[in-house]
Amino acid sequence: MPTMSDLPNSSPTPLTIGALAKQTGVKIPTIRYYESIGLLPEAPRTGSNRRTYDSGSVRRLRFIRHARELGFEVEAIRQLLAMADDPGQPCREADLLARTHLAGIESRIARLEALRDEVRRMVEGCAQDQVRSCHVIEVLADHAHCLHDRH
Amino acid sequence: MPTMSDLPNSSPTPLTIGALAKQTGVKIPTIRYYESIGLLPEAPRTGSNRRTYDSGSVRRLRFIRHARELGFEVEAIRQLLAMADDPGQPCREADLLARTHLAGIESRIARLEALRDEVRRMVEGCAQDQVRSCHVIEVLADHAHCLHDRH
DNA sequence: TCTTGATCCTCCAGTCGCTAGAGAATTTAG
DNA sequence: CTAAATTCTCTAGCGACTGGAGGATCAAGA
Repeated sequence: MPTMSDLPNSSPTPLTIGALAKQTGVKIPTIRYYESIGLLPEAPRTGSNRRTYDSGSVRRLRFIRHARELGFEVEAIRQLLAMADDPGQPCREADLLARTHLAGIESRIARLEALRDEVRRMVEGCAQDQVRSCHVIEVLADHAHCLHDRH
Repeated sequence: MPTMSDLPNSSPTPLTIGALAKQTGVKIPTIRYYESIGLLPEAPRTGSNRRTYDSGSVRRLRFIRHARELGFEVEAIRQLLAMADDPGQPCREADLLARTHLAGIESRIARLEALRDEVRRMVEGCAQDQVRSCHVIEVLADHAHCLHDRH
């Protein structure tokens, strides 16, 4: 089974923050921000005080980015990272975290769908005439026009 | 056709900010915030400097609240309010605003659904064993596990 | 070698839409 | 009359970044 150390560049040049940003799609100030809140460890510095990274940084930052894209909050990611760093532990916590998150996503979808129906109704009812007879304004002005009242 | 002035209390007591908050479901600091950013006009004050409101304020604030609940940004609401205040104008702008908003909602739903599928896959694949074999961590660590790559 | 432009550093302020607290004044209920 | 509730202003904080100022350093071409 091949590992990193089998590959040609077994001691690769450390990455600059800009290179890391390019490889992960995370902006430079955001990387520094993640370090400042402790999501990323403090990067080792060069003689001239520049941050250096390696392929481990790329993996960790991709993990963070992916989790953020999936809608996880930073606090949740902090917990997930701690679990990922400790692979011998039972994963019930990670599972629970993800399940809780899933429930949140589902309720967001439901609310957005109710919202979409309402805005759609609003738009389709518009007579394109005058504001006086415009459903958009009317619906916004009076909640009684709505199909749902739980938004 | 009955109007306001036909009703018994034709000169109703002005509302306090607390009463307005209760009638609209908008919190007091939020009402003051809306005034500070110009969504609500500056409320007339009593001799002791307290804000006073009337039924028009209730309508306007409900309009704002409803639009916020529908996901409109404050800037959009500002435009919608300006249009609602000018009912003789053609409503193409309001319509366009709402249509743009609808498109935004629809794309948010689509992205959330992709996300939901992915988190669901993550959760369902979890062997409840160890982090080492946990799909939750695995999927987060490697985007290649994902069905979609456009989230 | 010099110079130019790209990249990096730190620190601070701003974004959005609120939300909460301090501390003072006033109103209302018992 | 007193005590509790409400209101006022002002300020700061939330989450998750994002951007700019002002300065240091690096890499590449003439």
